[in-house]
Amino acid sequence: MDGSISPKQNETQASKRRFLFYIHTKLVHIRQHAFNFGHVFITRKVVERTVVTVKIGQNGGKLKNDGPPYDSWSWRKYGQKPIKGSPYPRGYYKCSTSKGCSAKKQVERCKTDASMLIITYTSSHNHPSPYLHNTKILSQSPTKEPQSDDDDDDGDNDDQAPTTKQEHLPDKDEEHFHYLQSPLSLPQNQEEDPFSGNLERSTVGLLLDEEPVSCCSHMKAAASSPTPKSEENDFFDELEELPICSAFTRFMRSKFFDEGIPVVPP
DNA sequence: CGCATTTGACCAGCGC
DNA sequence: GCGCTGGTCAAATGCG
Repeated sequence: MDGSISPKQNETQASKRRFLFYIHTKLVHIRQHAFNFGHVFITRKVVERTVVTVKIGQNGGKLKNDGPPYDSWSWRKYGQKPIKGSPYPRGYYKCSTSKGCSAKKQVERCKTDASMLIITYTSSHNHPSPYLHNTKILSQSPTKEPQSDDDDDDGDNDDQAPTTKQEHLPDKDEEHFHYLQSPLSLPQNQEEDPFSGNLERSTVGLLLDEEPVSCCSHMKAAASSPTPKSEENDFFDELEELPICSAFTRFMRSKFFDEGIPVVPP
């Protein structure tokens, strides 16, 4: 039975998928954030929201309950509703990592591409990421975090890396935290370990080419009304013309690439 | 047995 | 004001 996959292989694949998810999410997250900054989006009330599209790979649908891929938070499903115009229901999740946490997320499939998940994060965590917590415990660097990596895309360390904010803040400050639960919170460190192999790189290129945005064309259409339907890529190019550009850039530089996206409480 | 998920009911916001 | 839709609640059910 060649079809049978050993647990190890299975785990590896799961890890790859996870990593794939991370990279993709990260890229898309950036774009979506730009998107959200430039336009006001799909929401009834004025609440802080972060929309993330996630490609769930070939086995799109193997995920339990169509739930979102793994992220560092633990979520508890509290509802599901069919969405008009979409063949797929939307799942509603609350953060169960911390009891009093009001963070929520909505998970639905892209109606035009079932392999894409649209995850909408609302509200914010009032506690640090469990993943970071674990990482902190596990790594426990004597002096300071090996932040040097920060590697990724940004490399904006130059400024006193607010990244460490979470880790340096005393516990009693936790109540002042307003994490915008970005799935990015998980992989910051993880991306170092999982597998820095070639697969991911090629995957990144692949994903970039795939333009997850396409799946969210309806979102684009909803927000940026005058966008016909031709230039999907142009959409994000337009961002450069947005007036929020500088603020957004600063935001990106200072916070966004870090796992926690601080949000000013209303 | 405890916890998470499912699912129908209820409530609130929004458009007509 | 009414109806539609999205979001949340809570009881029932399933699973480990």
